[in-house]
Amino acid sequence: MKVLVVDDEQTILETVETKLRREGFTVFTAESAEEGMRIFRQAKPDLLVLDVMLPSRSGLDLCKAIRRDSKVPIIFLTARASEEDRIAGLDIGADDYIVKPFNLGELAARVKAVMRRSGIENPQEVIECGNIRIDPKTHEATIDGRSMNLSPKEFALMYFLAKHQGQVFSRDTLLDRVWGPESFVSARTVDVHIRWLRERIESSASNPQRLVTVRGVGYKFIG
Amino acid sequence: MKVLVVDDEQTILETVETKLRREGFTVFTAESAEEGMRIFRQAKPDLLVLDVMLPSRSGLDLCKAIRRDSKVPIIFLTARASEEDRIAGLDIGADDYIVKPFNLGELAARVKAVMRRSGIENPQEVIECGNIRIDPKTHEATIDGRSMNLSPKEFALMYFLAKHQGQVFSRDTLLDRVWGPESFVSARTVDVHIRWLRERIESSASNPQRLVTVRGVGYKFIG
DNA sequence: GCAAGTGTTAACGATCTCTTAACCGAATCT
DNA sequence: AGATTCGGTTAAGAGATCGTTAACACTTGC
Repeated sequence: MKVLVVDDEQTILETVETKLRREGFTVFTAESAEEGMRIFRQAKPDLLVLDVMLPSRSGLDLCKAIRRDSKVPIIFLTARASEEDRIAGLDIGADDYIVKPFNLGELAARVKAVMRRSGIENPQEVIECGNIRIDPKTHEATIDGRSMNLSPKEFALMYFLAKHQGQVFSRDTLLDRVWGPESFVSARTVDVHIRWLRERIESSASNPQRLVTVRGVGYKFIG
Repeated sequence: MKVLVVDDEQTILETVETKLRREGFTVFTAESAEEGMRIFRQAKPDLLVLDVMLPSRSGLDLCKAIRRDSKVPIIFLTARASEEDRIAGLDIGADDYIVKPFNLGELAARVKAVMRRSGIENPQEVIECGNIRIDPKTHEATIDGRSMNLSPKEFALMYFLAKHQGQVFSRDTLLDRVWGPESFVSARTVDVHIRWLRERIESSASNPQRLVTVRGVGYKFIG
C-alpha cells in the first residue's frame, strides 16, 4: 500500500515517513508541490498526505490538480486550525484533516481509517491451486483441507508465490515484495523459508515438485 | 436503510438528501427539532444526521430526547469545530461528527461507516454460532443457554467477532470498528478483553479453540 | 460517599518466529 | 578433474509477539 507525503519541512517528512514505514506502508516523499505531482504520476500512490502550506504552490492547488485525474484519498496537514483551511480542503475533496503538531499514532490511524473507508484494502482474494487453498481473510492456508499452520512470513511468502504461480522470482525480488522494500535481510533467508514451506507441501523433500528451484535465478510455485 | 436528516438550512437539506438517495438510502428530512422528533417516531429511521444548531431547540437537545428511547446511531453536523461541541455531542451519545461545510462524499462514507460499526447492516440481528447466542436487542449473550455476563466492551467485541466469524482482524482494526475511530487506545488493550472473553467461552484456557490468535496478525472467532 | 464494576495500561515471562552463519553436497564452469 | 558457485540443511541466538496479572483511574448504582 503506497502513501505519498508532501511537506516542505524535512523533519516532519522524516518522522512521518519512518512511522508509516513502520506501519507497513510503502512511503514516497516530496518537498514541494511540483515534486509531489511528479512522484504522484510515477508512483501512483494509494493515498496522499499533503501539507496545506507549501512554498510555491499550495497543497490545496496540488489537491485540485490531482483531483482532476484521480479520486485517490487525500489527508491534509495544517499548522493552523483555522476554519478556512478546513473548509477549503474538504470542499476540494479531502478525506480527512489533521492539525499540526499531531500525534504520529493518530496520523497512522487516520491513514488506515481513510483507506478502509475508501475501500482500498488489499483485495483479499482466496487463492486455490490444486489441493492448496489460501484465504487471506481468515488467514488460513490448507492443503487437502488440513491446515498448514504457517507462520506469518511463511504465509506471506506462500500467498505471494501462489498468487503468481508459475512465475519465477529472484530472492531479491521476493525480499522486496514479501518482506517489504525496507528490509535489509540476507537473501539466503529466503532459502530457509522455502525449506520450511517445502516441509509442508512437498511429499518428497529431496525432489520438490511444486516449490521449484530455478538455479541461478530463484524460485517458483507450480499450482 | 432509512436516514433522517435534520437541518434548518434548506440548501444543505437538499444536497444531503440527493446524495444519500443516490447512495441507496431512504431519506427523510426535517427542518426543525420538533418536526425531526415527529418524523423520527413515525419513520423509525436507522440513522440520524443532526445539525447541532437548530432554531428553537438545539440538535443536542433533540439527541438527548431521542437517546431516552432509542440507541439509533446519530451523526452530528456543526458549523463550528469547537471542542465543546464535539465533547457534548459524543457525551450525549453521538456516533460521529462532521464539521460544516463538509464534503458530500465524506458524509456518505461516514454514514456507511457508522452503520457498519453499529452493526446495523442487518438491523439488530441475533447471531448464533454453535452454543453461543448473541442478541443485541436484549443485549444478552448466552453460552449453552446460560448468560455470559459480559461487560459493554466485551459484548461489543464478542458481537463484532461473532458477526464476522472466521475473519481475522488486526488489533488496530478492532479498535477502529469496536472502540470507534476516535479512540486512541493502546492496541494491547484488545488482548486483555480477548482474555476475558476466553475465560467465558473457552473450556481450556491454554488452548483456545474459538477465539483464536493469529500470530502477527490479530484474532478471529470460529463459530 | 462508598462499593462494585469496567476499561486501560504497564510489566514480565513464556513462546514463537526470524535471521544468520556454518557446513555440506550438487551443479556448473574452465 | 578441479575449482567455484550455488543451493540445502541445520542449529543457535536475537528479536518480536502474545498471555497474564496487577494496579490504577474512572464510572455507575446504591
